Amino acid sequence: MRGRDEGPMTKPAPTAEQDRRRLPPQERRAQIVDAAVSFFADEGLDGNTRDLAKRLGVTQSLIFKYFDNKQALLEAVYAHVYLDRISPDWSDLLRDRSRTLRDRMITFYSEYGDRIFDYAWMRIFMFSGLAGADLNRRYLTHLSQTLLLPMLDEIRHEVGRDDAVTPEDLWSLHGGIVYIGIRKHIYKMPVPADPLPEIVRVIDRFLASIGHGPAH
Amino acid sequence: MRGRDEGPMTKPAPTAEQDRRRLPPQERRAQIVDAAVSFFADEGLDGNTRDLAKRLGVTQSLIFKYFDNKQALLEAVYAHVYLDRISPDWSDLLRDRSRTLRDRMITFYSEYGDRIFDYAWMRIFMFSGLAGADLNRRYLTHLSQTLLLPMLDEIRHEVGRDDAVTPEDLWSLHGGIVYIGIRKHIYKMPVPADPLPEIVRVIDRFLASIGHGPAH
DNA sequence: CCCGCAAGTGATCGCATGATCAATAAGCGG
DNA sequence: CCGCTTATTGATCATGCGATCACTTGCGGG
Repeated sequence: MRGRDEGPMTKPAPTAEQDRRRLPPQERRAQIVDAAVSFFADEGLDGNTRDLAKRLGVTQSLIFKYFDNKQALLEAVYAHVYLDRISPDWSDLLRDRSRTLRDRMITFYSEYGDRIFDYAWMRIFMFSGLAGADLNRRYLTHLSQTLLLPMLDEIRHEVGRDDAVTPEDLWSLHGGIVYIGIRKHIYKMPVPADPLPEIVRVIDRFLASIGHGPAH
Repeated sequence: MRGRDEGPMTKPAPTAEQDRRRLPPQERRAQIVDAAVSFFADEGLDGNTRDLAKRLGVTQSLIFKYFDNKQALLEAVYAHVYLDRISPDWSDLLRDRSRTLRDRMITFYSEYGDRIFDYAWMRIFMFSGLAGADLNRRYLTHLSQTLLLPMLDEIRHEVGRDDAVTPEDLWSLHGGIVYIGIRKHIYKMPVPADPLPEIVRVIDRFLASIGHGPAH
């Protein structure tokens, strides 16, 4: 059994680079991880390796040449998906008092939204959360420590009163924004194509409610 | 193999009703569904029927005497879990202009929270959402039509301006509250034991931001 | 041009899981 | 107390899936 086209005298016809049969290991490995991210995002973490192989156009056994077992593949998927999801700049951005608080929060959540309103990310995060992966708790703890709590400090500093806002308040703000992505990618509900206007509205409502309208 | 206790002359020892071997079909069926709800909430929708049977203390084959196949069992689980999750009273409650808007919203979200901040509900809702079940979209559409849009009307009526608040704004409010349950039951993060105070704060912030403080 | 390394394949193993069915025994009516 | 109905069991089948391995073949270096 060969690829396609049984016509005589037809060369392998390398229409493009992607038809190449043999790839350098590093490249193939990356290709498998990429496909696995998209595949497990669709099918869930117990999607089977035969279907994944089918998507890749290779045999199932090849996957196990690059990963000792499925768990190792999943860990590569996690690493690929969780990597660089939180920018190291955001912590400083949020503390940069040369900019208005509103400006900082909008910039942060705008950039954060760009990174997390992503089909594969949202779904794999949710799948691994449901599976009880510790990764999620570590991610959220890190998010809280490096971003939400600094944001809390800045808000309290701006308002001048510490009792005006609590960590839970910031989780609610955060949830209101993240929920846009959940509705879109988990529940497949219609949401605005561009989430930025709603992000701005949520932040403005939040600031207005603690006495800091857009004017500030 | 018998229950426990190999001592001589010990009767079947019906310590309680629950040790009974044979149950009336209706009762056994309900028992299976109950256990399945809790089981699939823990393990995900592809938890296996042998482990479920183990929890029930019956054989795996018995489950298939009550349900033609696993899919039928899952549908019974959905029906049991989705049933009565939205009270028919809430729609009227939200429109009851003899009460303040704040009071109505707090009452609604307090009662709503009581019903959805539930381990099995949250997880099965999320599992079925990820699996692409249409049930979730129907549930959320229903929620929007019967509760969020009426709430929107009431808010607009109260504020006197229609452009002060959009449907998306209400989804963000909703998300901010629901996210408490997601953090607790999906991500297993620490959250306040009683969510009510935070619910009140979220609603008060929302109302304050559109010029309707707690005083109104 | 062709040799040899290793990327890729195909067949297969063992186990888990959904589903089936004949055999068993619990418990009720008489 | 007996016998019948049927709830429940235990054994078994078929299939799907992770994993392994001997082999084949693409392809770069000499």
